[in-house]
Amino acid sequence: MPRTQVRTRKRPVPLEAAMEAIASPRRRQILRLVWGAERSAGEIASTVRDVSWPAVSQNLRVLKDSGLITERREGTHRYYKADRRALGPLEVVLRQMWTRDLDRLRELAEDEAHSRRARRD
Amino acid sequence: MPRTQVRTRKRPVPLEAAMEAIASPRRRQILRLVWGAERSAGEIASTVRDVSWPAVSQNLRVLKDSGLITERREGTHRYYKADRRALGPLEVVLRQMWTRDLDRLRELAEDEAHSRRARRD
DNA sequence: GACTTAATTTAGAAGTAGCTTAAATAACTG
DNA sequence: CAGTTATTTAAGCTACTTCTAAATTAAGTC
Repeated sequence: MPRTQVRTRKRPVPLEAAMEAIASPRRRQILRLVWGAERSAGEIASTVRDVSWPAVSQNLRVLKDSGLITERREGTHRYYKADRRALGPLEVVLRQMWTRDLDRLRELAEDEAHSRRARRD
Repeated sequence: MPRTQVRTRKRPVPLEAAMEAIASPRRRQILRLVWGAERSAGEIASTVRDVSWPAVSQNLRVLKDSGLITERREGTHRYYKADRRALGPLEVVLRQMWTRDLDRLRELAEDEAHSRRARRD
């Protein structure tokens, strides 16, 4: 009995595919939504809002194919959540991007406060 | 004297731009070439070989714009080299991709050896 | 089965990335 | 300056990505 697939030792998600998947801002946005908790396709789509449902669905598929999220079906719903293990060293990258976003927001808020105070003085 | 640019504290290269830059296999290939040592555009282009010089030049520009490589001009030559600091957490990702490539090559070589031996037996 | 809700798939439009060839720039050399 | 070498810019092509609207599937409800 010929082994067609030698050495099928559950390789980690190809980093390549993962990179391509999260190179898209939209997919990063979606990934963030399913980062902490499982969410249904509908929840995700209505959260994103500046894009149609099918667009979200398509992006979910790319994420799923790249192994970055998992899908669980329950009745007519499908629930997605991030599979952090699959991200490998990319998890750090994402985290850094996101906390950096937060920093920028906080900065903006501070600047706002400053200039408001300045105007008042 | 109005400070137009508040808070210009030499921010690290936007991770976003870096991500996009290295999402391209061709650019990863080029980046690898200028990883350890500075190389001229010509050296790089003639190493890559399955693509035209202008194509290489264009990719070098993207890498440069994203801050991942630096350019040094000397006479009619331009020398490029990777700026590893700029990669931030993406350095780990690249290293992992590359060592994984090597692993795959080694595996192939081993398999070759095995089947060669098998045929002989 | 007919209807509703949840989500996906399909088909097609618009924009973009990466390439090629040809032309242009830039620095040197006689 | 005319000529050579190193490299980039410009123009145009093709293929891919991402989106939308419409059609489809799938599961549950009356």
